[in-house]
Amino acid sequence: MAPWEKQFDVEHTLEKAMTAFWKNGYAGTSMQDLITCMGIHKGSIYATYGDKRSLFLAALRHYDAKFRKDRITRLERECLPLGAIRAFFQSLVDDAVGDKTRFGCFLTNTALECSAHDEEIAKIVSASQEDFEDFFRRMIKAGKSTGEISNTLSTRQMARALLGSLVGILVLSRSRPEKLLLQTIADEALQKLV
Amino acid sequence: MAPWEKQFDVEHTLEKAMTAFWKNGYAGTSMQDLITCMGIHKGSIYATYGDKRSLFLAALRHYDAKFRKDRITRLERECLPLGAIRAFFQSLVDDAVGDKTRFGCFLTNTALECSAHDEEIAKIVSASQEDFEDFFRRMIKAGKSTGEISNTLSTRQMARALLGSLVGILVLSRSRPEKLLLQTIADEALQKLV
DNA sequence: CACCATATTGACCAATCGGTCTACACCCTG
DNA sequence: CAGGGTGTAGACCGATTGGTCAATATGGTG
Repeated sequence: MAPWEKQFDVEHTLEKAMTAFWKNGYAGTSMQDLITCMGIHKGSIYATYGDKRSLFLAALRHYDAKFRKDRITRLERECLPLGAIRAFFQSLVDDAVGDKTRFGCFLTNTALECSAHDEEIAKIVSASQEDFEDFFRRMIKAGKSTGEISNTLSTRQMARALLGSLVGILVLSRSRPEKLLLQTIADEALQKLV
Repeated sequence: MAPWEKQFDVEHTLEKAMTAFWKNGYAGTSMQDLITCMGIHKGSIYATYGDKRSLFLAALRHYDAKFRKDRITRLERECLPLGAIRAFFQSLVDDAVGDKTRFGCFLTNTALECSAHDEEIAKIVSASQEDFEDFFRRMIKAGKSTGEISNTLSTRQMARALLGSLVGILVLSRSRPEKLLLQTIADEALQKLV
């Protein structure tokens, strides 16, 4: 292989790092862990991604783009407003219960671990939360105009309540991944819309 | 001072440790940090509390007893059912907004950091969450019998929904401590009860 | 007054932390 | 085919990690 081509796939190894950080957090993942799970040498990591924090930021941004934005975009394109919200919450519950590894949500995990003492990370996390809120607001607004969604509450109130339940489910899916619990919270959150 | 009396207050230094773990998490708090903030020497820590993880467990249990159980007990004693739930959520919002340090909730922070890979810790955390749920169920049941709380939903459903919103507020209070956001989530959660 | 049980203290430990740097293998370019 | 720029490989760095231990100080008890 030519010396100016990397012997590894930059995105593939980034995903490996993402999984490690997702599972064990920033402080809970050592460079040695990363070397092992990424399968490349220390020098290559530093040359490609910079230091540990930079790699973490890249992993977090990758997760945000691939696991959150893509999901929202697809739902918004393929479903009707209320259906999009429904499908979103249902996939949350199903993923949490099916996922025996108990990863939860990388962004939410990071919110608690790092937001208080790292502003750049906090910005990514809170931006993703605001983006979720905006997604809910768009769907609610559209749903109201078609009559799918009730007009009794303000769009903003509904969206915030949904965000609250969303985050609640994401946390509980890591500490109490019981289908009935999560499903009930999701159902009750959706109940307010109709 | 007599050699069999400690020169420090065991509970007081435990609270110092609790604050450190609460703020920075388990992995994010080093023994050196603990020595500094507790103000006693390494040997005294190990002799009194055992190793780092044991100290963490003690701190977590102390938080659980002092910040959660006591709070619930007092509310339950001093308030009417619906009022207890209302007062509880209001204090959550007020604390989060007033608390410029953005600590969030020690138990919830720990749920995300440790539950996936430490069963003993996971048990404490999930037990506290179940205890919250039980508190809600007791209050809802009592409130229904006095007519304060509506009978349209099952007690269990209501309690789970409240738990979801509770956890959501606890997380968002660390990443987005905005009064309006948290207040709306709390208000909407309570709305379902009447 | 000698002894003993305990708490304090800081030196000390191996292991690991995040990060750097040099030696080498490679193959395109001049 | 010599030179150069790149990526790989792993030795190496000082600092810090969690944790142990022996020396010392203390003051009640026999």
